[in-house]
Amino acid sequence: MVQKRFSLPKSKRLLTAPEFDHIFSAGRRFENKHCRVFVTPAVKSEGKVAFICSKKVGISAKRNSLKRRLRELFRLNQHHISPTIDFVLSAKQPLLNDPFQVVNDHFIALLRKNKLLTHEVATH
RNA sequence: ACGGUGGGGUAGGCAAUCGCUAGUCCCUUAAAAGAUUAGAGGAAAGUCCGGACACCACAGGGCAGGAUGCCUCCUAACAGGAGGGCGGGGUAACCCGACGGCAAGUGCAGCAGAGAGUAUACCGCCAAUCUUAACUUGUUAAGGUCGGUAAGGGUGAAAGGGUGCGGUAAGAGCGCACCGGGCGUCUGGUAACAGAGGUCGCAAGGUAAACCCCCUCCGGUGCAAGUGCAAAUAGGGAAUGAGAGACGGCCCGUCUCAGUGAAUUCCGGGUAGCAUGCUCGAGGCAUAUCGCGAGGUAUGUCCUAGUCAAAUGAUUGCCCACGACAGAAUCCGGCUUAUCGCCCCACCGUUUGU
RNA sequence: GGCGGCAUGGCCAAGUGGUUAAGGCAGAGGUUUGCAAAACCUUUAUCCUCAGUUCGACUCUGAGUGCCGCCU
Repeated sequence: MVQKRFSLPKSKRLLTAPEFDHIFSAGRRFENKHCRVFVTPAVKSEGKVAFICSKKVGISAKRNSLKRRLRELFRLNQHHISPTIDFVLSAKQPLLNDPFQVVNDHFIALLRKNKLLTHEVATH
């Protein structure tokens, strides 16, 4: 088995305001209990990703924690996802306390439904 | 042993895998990759005070506005801290206190109550006097008039010192003793203040977290401050001084703009963005020394986060006390608020034993 | 991150420390009417929370909670 890398450095992150404006206005949108996803075909060859959180969820420490969990979720699944798509993942309240395995299964199911997986992944 | 008081410390640990940010090394044109080191708190929080720092304003002084408020000291400074005084609470260890002035002036006090501020006479008590009645024939009782009174009752949150004795028609600091209070003197203390003896019959009560007065202090804005580089777009200035653009494969040609300045170059300002400010500091630790203490001084030693759609995480296993409040954003000194627990030291009370 | 403001019935709100906290809209009940509308009457308050000052606090002071705005 080939050892895959799970690195997610800042160069793969979506950071500037115009990119956010583009994906919010032109992108497709779907959601589940844990997060809301915006997608659009990548402007450049390589896809980028961003993690955001509404102020309604809570104070800054709570929001940062949610974004960390989202990033971990994306990082561990990044090889199953189409590489030429820009993502914005918006975190929701239940993500904070649910076990990681459950969140992961929900996320995979959501991607499968929207045909964003490169190949089939087994879920629990 | 149980209950309590004060102070200090700690804030799950270990291992594995996959990651994130920064520094250094290696390699390289440069990156990437690799190696290695470091990586949230006691409150990082609230932004309640005080500073540093930066920019703006500013001769000096005053007014206005704001803040502090027993005294002395510590400190860069403070509304913080230390020690002391006074008052209050607790059996005690100990804890709490916005604790200057109402005798500078102005204001406020609903309802109740006679009276709420140069105090007051409703009930009551008492003298004088008038009328009536009784008989004990100069006293008693009832009522009226005009005075005295602040003892008693009643109102209120609050009624112009308290207790006792004398005194009086009844009373009253009216007089006296003790307590409390004012004033000045002496003694102790740096001072707040305490003590002693003297003197004044007591002097317009409460409220300043009412306006205000007094004492001391304060210029404003906050790192999103400020500084540098700088795409784009619109407009400005300077120099040169006649062409520029569209149609078209090209020339001619036609149209549009142009000496009321085209076009080019430069300058200045400057948005997005980038960099800087940015972490070595009133710094930590150890020892010595001065001080009751907060702290000061000297010597040695250490370098310990620096992000910006915002780094410290995720998963798994084992152990136990079963993990609370909570996440740096310019930096320090405090205060306040939140917090599952655990450990250490000193002291107090009760009970029992020696 | 920094700076500033607000909180009074279901809604909009007034309120000098002092009687039972004004007023409007809405709701409920009643009067009136042949039935309605309009009108009139009645009804509804932990003054965001906890302390303190005061005889007495919506009001003054401190601490906390929630909401809103500005600086980019």
